[in-house]
Amino acid sequence: MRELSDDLLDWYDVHARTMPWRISPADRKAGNRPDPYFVWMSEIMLQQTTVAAVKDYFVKFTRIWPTVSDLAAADDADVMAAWAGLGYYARARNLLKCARTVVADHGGQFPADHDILLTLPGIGPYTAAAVSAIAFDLPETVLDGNVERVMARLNDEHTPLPAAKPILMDYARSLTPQHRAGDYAQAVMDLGATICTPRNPACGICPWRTPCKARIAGTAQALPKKTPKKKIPTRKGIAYVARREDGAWLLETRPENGLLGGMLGWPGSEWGESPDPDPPLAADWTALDAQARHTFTHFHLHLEVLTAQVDRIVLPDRGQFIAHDDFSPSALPTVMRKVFDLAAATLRHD
DNA sequence: AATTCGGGGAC
DNA sequence: GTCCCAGAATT
Repeated sequence: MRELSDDLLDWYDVHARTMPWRISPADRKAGNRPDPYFVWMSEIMLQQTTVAAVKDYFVKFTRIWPTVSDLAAADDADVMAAWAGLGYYARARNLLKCARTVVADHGGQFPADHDILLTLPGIGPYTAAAVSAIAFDLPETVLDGNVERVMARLNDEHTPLPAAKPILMDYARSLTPQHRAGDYAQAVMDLGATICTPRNPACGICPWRTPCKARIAGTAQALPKKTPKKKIPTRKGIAYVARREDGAWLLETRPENGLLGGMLGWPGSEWGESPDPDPPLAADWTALDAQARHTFTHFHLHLEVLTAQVDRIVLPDRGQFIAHDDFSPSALPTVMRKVFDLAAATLRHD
């Protein structure tokens, strides 16, 4: 009997997109499978992140660290610097933890079993299923934002997220085939990314247009329903950019946990309603005209930028001076790079 | 069950 | 500006 999954796999055979970590359906039929390390790396990077944003980072990481053993042996600071700009920096910390666990506890080989994958740092229900299916062709069911949307529409399910998750998971599981599980998982996600899009879905060319209950009901555009999100507050802060006579910059590595954890940044005040000044050293601080503005997931930030030129003698209360030649702004998270761009113009060191 | 984690592209 | 993205960890 022909299943819905077969219609989608036929569509995927023709329309599968090319990605650096992906094995084409034709190559997969020829017996090739992707490197589980590459699959895992891509899935971690793709968490809440678009394919376009991930591509260059994936190529860079797999070039610098071609195997999980190479990554496990890397310096933490090098990995954090390479991840800078991609966001959700806990992923980079867990990436290293996971690589080291795979080397230490699993002989340098990624486990294929969903439940064992779930025990690894940074791997949750989605990523465990994705690695198990895509790397090892085991019939696990992936449920990401794409699959949630496709399942909600296919079944005209109006229960709002996140309460609908178990319901949508049941729908998705009932459709998962026993064969070509890896291709199928990627096919549903490709469908959500290219046809069954959040707005203006291309129902006319959808391989599932006939069975789709939301298309019949005319509700596709409005699904999936979501519980409304509250608007986010604005916080203020002060960033201090000090430059020494020899060109060195005063930076600090942020605490492991919390926002921008483990990343390099400028010393600063607390971020809140009316932050108190908290300079990292005594100096003649000059305020820039412009503020650095940045929006995180759950608040806006307005950063006042103070700069200072300091002499070679001074010892900072916080942070450490990094020589000009050892510092690259590309190692900064985006908000800190915005501060750098504002401050650098006034702190030229010739 | 809610909140905390980034950043950018599409609209 | 809003919404969303191949979510996980924490509270």
